[in-house]
Parts: sequence; C-alpha cells; structure tokens
Amino acid sequence: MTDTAPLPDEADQARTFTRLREAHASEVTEDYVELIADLIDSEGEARAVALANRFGVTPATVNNTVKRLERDGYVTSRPYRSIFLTDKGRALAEDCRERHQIVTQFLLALGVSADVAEADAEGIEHHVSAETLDAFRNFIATK
Amino acid sequence: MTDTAPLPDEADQARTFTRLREAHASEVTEDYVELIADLIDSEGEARAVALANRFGVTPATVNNTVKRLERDGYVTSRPYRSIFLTDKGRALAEDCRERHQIVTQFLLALGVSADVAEADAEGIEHHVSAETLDAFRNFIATK
DNA sequence: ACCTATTATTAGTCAAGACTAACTTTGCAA
DNA sequence: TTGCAAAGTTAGTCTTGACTAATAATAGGT
Repeated sequence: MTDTAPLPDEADQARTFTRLREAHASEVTEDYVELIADLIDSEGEARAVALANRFGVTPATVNNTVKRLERDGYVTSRPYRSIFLTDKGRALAEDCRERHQIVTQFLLALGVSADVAEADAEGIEHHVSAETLDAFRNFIATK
Repeated sequence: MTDTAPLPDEADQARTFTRLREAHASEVTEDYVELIADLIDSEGEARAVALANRFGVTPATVNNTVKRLERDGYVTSRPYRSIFLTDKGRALAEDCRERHQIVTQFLLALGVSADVAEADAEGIEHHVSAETLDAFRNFIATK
C-alpha cells in the first residue's frame, strides 16, 4: 500500500499537469473550429489557404489537421472543396468564441492594450477554468 | 506584389499563432526547471522519480526530457544521479517562479479559490505578456 | 557483504504537429 | 476552350512528448 504519507499534494500536482496536457491537445482543435466559424461568417466559406495564412502554417499542415478534425467529428470536407463545421464543431466554436471574448474584454478592462489583449487572450483562453471565467465575467460587470 | 489589400491583420494573426506555438515549445522546459528548482529547495535534490510523480508521467519520459534540457543547457546530470540546474536554468526558474506567483496571487485577489488559482496559474503563466503581467501586478498592489 | 527494492536507463513504438517537394485539381481570363 | 496560376493533396521526414517492457545501477537493511 502507498496510502501512508509521502504523496499528498504530489498526486494533486500530477492531476494538474495531466489536465494541462489534455488541455493542450484540444487547443489546436479549438483554434481551428473557432477560425473556421469566423471565416464562414465573414467570408462565406472556410478555405484551407485562409486557415494556412491565418495560422502561419503551410497548406499541408492544414490538410493534416483538418483530417484529424474530420476523424474526430468536428468538420466535414470533400477534396478540393471548402470546410464545414458539424453540429459538434459549431457548438465547440460557440463556446470558444464566448470564452475568447470574455478573456479579451477582461484584459481590456484591466487596462491592457488592444493588440496585447488579443494576443494574450489567444493563449490564455484555453487555460481558464469555469470558476476563473466567472471571476472574469464578474470583474467586467462590476467594473 | 501582395501589398495591395487582403492581408492586413491576417499576417498579424499568423504572428500571434506562431508566437503561441513557440510559447508552447518552451512550456515544458519552464515547468521542468521550475519544479527542479522547487525540489532542490524543498528536498535538497531533484530526482527523476520525484519529477515523474509530480508531472504524472513515467520515468522514461522524464529521462527523455531531461536529456533535451541538458542538450539545451538548462540542466546537468550524470547517470543514476540527481539533476542540477545550470546558471541559465536557474535564471529561467527564477523568472518562472516570479511569474507563477504573480499569476496565482492575481487570481486569488480576483476571488478565485486557492486550488483553482493554483491549477489555472499553471496553464496561464506561460501565456502572459510583460504588459499583462504588469497589469496583474498593478491590480494586486492597488487592491 | 549481499540481496532486494527503488530508481534510472535504454530501446522501440506511437500520435501530433510541423516541414518540403512533388503532384493534381480547379476555375478564371484571355 | 484551353491553359495557367492558385489552391489543395500526397508522400516522406523531423521533433516533441508520451508510452511499455526490459535491463541496469544504486543503496538500504539484515
């Protein structure tokens, strides 16, 4: 047995980092569905070349990732055609968009400049728990 | 020429995501030097098994990562011995520790519970720019 | 001193996410 | 209508970060 003493918060910490690794795995997915939704709204469709330009990666990388997204049920696509969100993908995109907006508005409310708020939100949004997001919402509201 | 119109903020966005990917690449490095520093302070030395337990990964993974850290000049190690920070590693650990503390204190000041503040800080700390960190510091101070 | 448990290492595998280079398809303009 | 540039795809490679399984070293207890 190992329930004697030496790993009380060790296990907690391990859980934190495991969660963190899982969060990272879904970051790319979230960034993609979020951008695909934005492109559909603003351009009418999401083309691989636009994703590649926005993310700063090659079309080949976009292709790989879109295949994974398709495998995981977030998007549909046909060769040489544009990319569509499934219901699951659209739902995720909506969640992400909301979180993204709250984080951005929060940083702005805190006095961070617009460019930096946008850039930092992109990184922070994936690591904000429900509780922290509520705290952000609250701060924006009572400000 | 491509300086006519359609990619004004497309390029900005690409830069944001490129920076983000680079940030991610250094996250593991930062987490390791931070924890190694903590272990040296609290236990007197940093053993692979402790890192494995805290991160929730196998010893084999720690070994791989420590080799990379050694290759990149952050730590030194000898087979079957504990791990030491180089000056470069120690300097990075100091920076990370400060950032980590500020983020944690900020979340606490915002009313987030201790556990969640700790967990979220672990994810957020790697994505906070100097400007945002200042805003956090400021908030803590004037609170 | 030696055995055994803990710790560390090595070898081999896998998925994600990136790349280049070569190829194919599409669709628009002349 | 065809021909070429833009867009998309495929194949092959690399690094990181994870794993398991097998092996090796160390160190503590008797």
